[in-house]
Amino acid sequence: MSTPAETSARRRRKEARPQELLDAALALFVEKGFAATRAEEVAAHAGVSKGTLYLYFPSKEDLLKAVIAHCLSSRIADGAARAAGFSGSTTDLMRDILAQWWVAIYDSQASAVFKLVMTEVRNFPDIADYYMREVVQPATELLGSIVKRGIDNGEFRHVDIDSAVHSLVLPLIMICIHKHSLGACPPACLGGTLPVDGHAFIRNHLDLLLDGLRASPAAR
Amino acid sequence: MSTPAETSARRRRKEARPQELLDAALALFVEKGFAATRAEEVAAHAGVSKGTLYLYFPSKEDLLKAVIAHCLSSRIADGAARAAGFSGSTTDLMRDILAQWWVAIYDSQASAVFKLVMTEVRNFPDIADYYMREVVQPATELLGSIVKRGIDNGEFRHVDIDSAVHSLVLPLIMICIHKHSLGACPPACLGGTLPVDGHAFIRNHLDLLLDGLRASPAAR
Amino acid sequence: MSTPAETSARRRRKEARPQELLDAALALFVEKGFAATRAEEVAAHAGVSKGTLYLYFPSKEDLLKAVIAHCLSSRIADGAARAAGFSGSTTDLMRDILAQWWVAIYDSQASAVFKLVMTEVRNFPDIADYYMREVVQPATELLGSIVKRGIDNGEFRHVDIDSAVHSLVLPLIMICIHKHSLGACPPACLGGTLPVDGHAFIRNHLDLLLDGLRASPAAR
Amino acid sequence: MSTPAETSARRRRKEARPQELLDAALALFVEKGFAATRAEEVAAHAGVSKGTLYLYFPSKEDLLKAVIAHCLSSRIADGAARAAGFSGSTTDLMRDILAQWWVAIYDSQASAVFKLVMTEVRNFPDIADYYMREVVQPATELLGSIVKRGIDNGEFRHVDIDSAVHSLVLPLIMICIHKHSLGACPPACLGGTLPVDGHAFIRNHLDLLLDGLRASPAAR
DNA sequence: AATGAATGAGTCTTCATTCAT
DNA sequence: GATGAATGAAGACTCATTCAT
Repeated sequence: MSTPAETSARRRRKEARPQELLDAALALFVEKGFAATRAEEVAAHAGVSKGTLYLYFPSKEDLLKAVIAHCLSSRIADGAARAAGFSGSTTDLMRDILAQWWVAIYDSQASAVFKLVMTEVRNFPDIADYYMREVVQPATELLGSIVKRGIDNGEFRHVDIDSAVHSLVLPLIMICIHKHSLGACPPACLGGTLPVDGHAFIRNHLDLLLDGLRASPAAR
Repeated sequence: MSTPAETSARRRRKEARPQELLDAALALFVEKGFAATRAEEVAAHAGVSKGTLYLYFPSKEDLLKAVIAHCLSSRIADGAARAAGFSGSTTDLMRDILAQWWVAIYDSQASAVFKLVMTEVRNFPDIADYYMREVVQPATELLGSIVKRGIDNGEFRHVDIDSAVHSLVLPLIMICIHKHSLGACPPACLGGTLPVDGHAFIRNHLDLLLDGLRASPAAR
Repeated sequence: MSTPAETSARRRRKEARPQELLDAALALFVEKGFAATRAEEVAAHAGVSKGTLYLYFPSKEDLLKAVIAHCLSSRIADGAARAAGFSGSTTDLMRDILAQWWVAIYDSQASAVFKLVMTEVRNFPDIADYYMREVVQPATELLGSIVKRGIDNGEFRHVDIDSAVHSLVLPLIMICIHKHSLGACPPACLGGTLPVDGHAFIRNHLDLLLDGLRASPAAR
Repeated sequence: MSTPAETSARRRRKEARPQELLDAALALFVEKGFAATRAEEVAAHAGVSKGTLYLYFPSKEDLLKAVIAHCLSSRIADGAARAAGFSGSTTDLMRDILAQWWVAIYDSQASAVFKLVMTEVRNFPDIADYYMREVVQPATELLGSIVKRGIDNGEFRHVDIDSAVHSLVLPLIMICIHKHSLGACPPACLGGTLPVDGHAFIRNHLDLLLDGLRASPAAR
């Protein structure tokens, strides 16, 4: 009963739509905030009309949740897999995992979700649950286990594991958030200050932190 | 209609109003976001009527700017003064300055402004300018100068100054933001995860970082 | 693309379409009201797609008019014919005509049109014209002429003809309307009240009314 | 804290508003149907702006329910009271009760509710419950008890009580509904037909029906 | 012929802001 | 000064209708 000729451009359009809308929504929600973004703007950004948006997402709020869920389909499992099969020093492992994560995140749209989550969790509590389960917990466990490996095999000092994980990770998250808030303001507003180069920073940051973690004062 | 006796309590009330409104506004803007907060809610939170809010602030947007400006009346000058007269080791100075800053910020409402600024800068660019000038630049300069002092006097390694400052400060800012986003969600949403104790963290964080900065491999 | 064999089933399908759509439309318009019924619902109810509906009816409003026109293709002519050739008592004639009319209407979909007309005339005045011409006038004339015959031949008292017709007919119409409003609500809503049995009622009603009309107090 | 001077015109306005809005809503809902009436029209009809309507009723649906509830604050108790203290013949009692009810209803706005209820019950089932409890049941009981009194004291024949009540009442309800549907169409649409005079009708109707009920074939 | 994706005019509803009291 | 009733612009969402396939 369904025309087989419908296979062409029309269908391809239809299948691409949700993604195009999610992309537009992410960009705008991160730029202006969820409440301050008009549904019609999202639609226009994706090149469709208001009505079409509602063909794919039942409400603006559902669109928000879809945006977040879509971006968070965990990249962390990859890291865990890498870690499991890693045979070098723990310092190298940590550097590898974080650098890897960074290149996957920082330059992509994914860096935006952190701001979005920070901004909107309190209005939409199911986001909190989802984010904790899909991101915070796996990430904390993965990095914590690496720190622990370092301590156990004598590479790292006996530091508090959770604090060390935070010292390692929070600046990276913060830089992602920054990129989409102050960092995205027109330079004119910023009084000609440092644009914060994420790639340069992460190298220095890891050097500093892994040095702080190192156990033996000898080899330097 | 105006009593001459309106001197005491009533006047005190009147003079306290702007502050009460600012407090209410900060709390609500941080909780729900600027766009999602109704002017009437702010008024109700401060115990006055909608109309009264507009007696003190010409518009909701002006209220936002006043909230931010008020919270940012720089505490950083204090730090600079302390630093200028400090005679101990640079490690101690850094620890002193950051710990001091932390106690002034973390437990107070001031911790909320960071989230508010992150969230709203892109909609209100004059906030960016103000924040850069009043907060980012002075803080960066102060901390940068301390790191430089450490490098110059041989206490610290030859690290990149800006990166070191970021590694030191960004986790602290991030924890402030977290406190008002995920950290403020009802525990039920969080799946029983770590509530992040800011005071414990800062100690561990400074230990780790200052250790990473230390120049001589000897004394430990 | 068109098979020569599309003769039988498919064609029958195609020819039945308008009727299926009219049936679906009647049911839904009566249930929810014209304005509150979505064109797509009507189509779905008839087992076709939105677009197909518009192949047969140029607009939702035209569909409404078609529904009403279709249901009103006067059954009253039948009654007039019966009446013309009737040779028994006027009481029996009246009972015959109304009972006949009742069995044709009450259990069929036709009972629904009355509600539909009542509900929508004021929004679509051409319906009024049509309904008056096709239903009200013929029916009034037919029944009025029967009452007159009864009066003229001494069977009935000298009552006001129009009033008598109304006393006879309005309860029947009202019961049809009721069947599609309160009478169609889930029993839970109705607090366990009488479901109003139309067939029992019409018998009692005619007994009562024809008794009231009867002229001679004698024969009972 | 509330200005006592607010007692004047302003307050009187505020207290009258709900009633003005209910009146406007009744008129429009009955004329065009609930779904086809725009909230703004109701407001305009009551001489206020869209926003003001929502100051008094939380939604259009609540407005509908308020309209119906307000019109149905039962006038039937009055009838029951009259009936209780009545000492004349049952025929006179019935005539008295129905005529009384008729003058209270037919010329007033109250006649409109019947159409509104008929039209909207199926979309808003709580209306059904309310209407059955507040109107149908009390009225049926009152009139049923009068018919029973007539049968018991030998004035009326042994008719089916419920059917008799329906024969008596349904034409009256139907005329109310008619008044607000076909009866309200511009005469041009009606092809110059009888405008149905309610007051003339009820007299004839009661004569006819009470005659049909009368027991003794003697006195006439 | 039939479909259903796309459109955008039209509605309900909210909320910043004003102003008479 | 303080209030809160009133406003109306703005935004979420629906649905009749069109048209490419």
